[in-house]
Amino acid sequence: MKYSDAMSLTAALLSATGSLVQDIHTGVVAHGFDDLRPTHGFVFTRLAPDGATVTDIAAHLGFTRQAASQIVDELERKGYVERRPHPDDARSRLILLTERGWRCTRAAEASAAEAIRPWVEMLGERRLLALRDELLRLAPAGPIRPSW
Amino acid sequence: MKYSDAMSLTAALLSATGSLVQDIHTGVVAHGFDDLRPTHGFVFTRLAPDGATVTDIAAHLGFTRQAASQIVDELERKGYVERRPHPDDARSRLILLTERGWRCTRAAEASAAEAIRPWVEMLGERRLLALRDELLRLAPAGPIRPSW
DNA sequence: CACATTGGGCAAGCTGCTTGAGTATATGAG
DNA sequence: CTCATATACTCAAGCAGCTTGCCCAATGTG
Repeated sequence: MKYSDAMSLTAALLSATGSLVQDIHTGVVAHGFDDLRPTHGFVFTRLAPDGATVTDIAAHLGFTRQAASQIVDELERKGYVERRPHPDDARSRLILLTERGWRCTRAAEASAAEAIRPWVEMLGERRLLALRDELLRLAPAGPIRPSW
Repeated sequence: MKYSDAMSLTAALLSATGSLVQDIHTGVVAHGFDDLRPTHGFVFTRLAPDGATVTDIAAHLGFTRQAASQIVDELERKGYVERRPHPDDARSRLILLTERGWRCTRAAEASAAEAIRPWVEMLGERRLLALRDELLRLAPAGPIRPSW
């Protein structure tokens, strides 16, 4: 495979990902949740459905635990999440979505569905799902947040 | 298309893109260019092959012109680019890659080819190029840099 | 019961971007 | 030609968001 193919694949991934994240975020803001950034959305996806600890969130974002804790502070202050004592470990705290957090999550899902609708029209649902499955095979895990 | 499909597609894109960018960056550092971040690489791709202005770079990154100018400052100080007077417009300056900048660009291309090699093995070259083309159809243009 | 490990958070610092202001050149209307 | 406006760039200050360094409490390990 040529060098230029590798570079154009990278550019294509960056462009599609950036555009999709931006569209979802715009939709979320349009639903009235205008005090959040895409990063907060990445936290929500980790919190749903059963909650998570600060350490879990830090690993999911690729941040330090302190940074994750600060983000949880902010989300708590804005009413999207709440800290509960952890049932199994008194050191830890279980972070859960509040009702407002759930409403925002549903708004994000609706925005995502809306954002990819033109993609469905272009490629068809079948191809798009196949594309997703291929991508998942290529990069199954790892932190969501790019590190640059 | 279900809400959850849109979300899993987003997650798949984020994961694959983040992993690829990270791998390329690791390769570039391994080639000895350890004073750069992936963002600088995005600048290089815009500069090759014919150079660009600060305004071009700002649009490409999705930054302000001031931020782009600062990044060019840094790259100039580190010897990767040089500012030349613009042949057609005395207000403007044409930014060009130095020899060191070109060496780094080639190292990035080699690292990208290396990084996707397991992908080629998993999907095959044919499918991978098709995936790239589909992505390019979905999101043809726009700034490279995600805004979060 | 020591002692290392793990989960969490406070405080300070710094990087990387933005906002604000200013200069030089270009462009266009009259 | 002249003046008004727009464009290309940069300097300086501000600041958001993350890291580093430190600390405490609870858990597990022998």
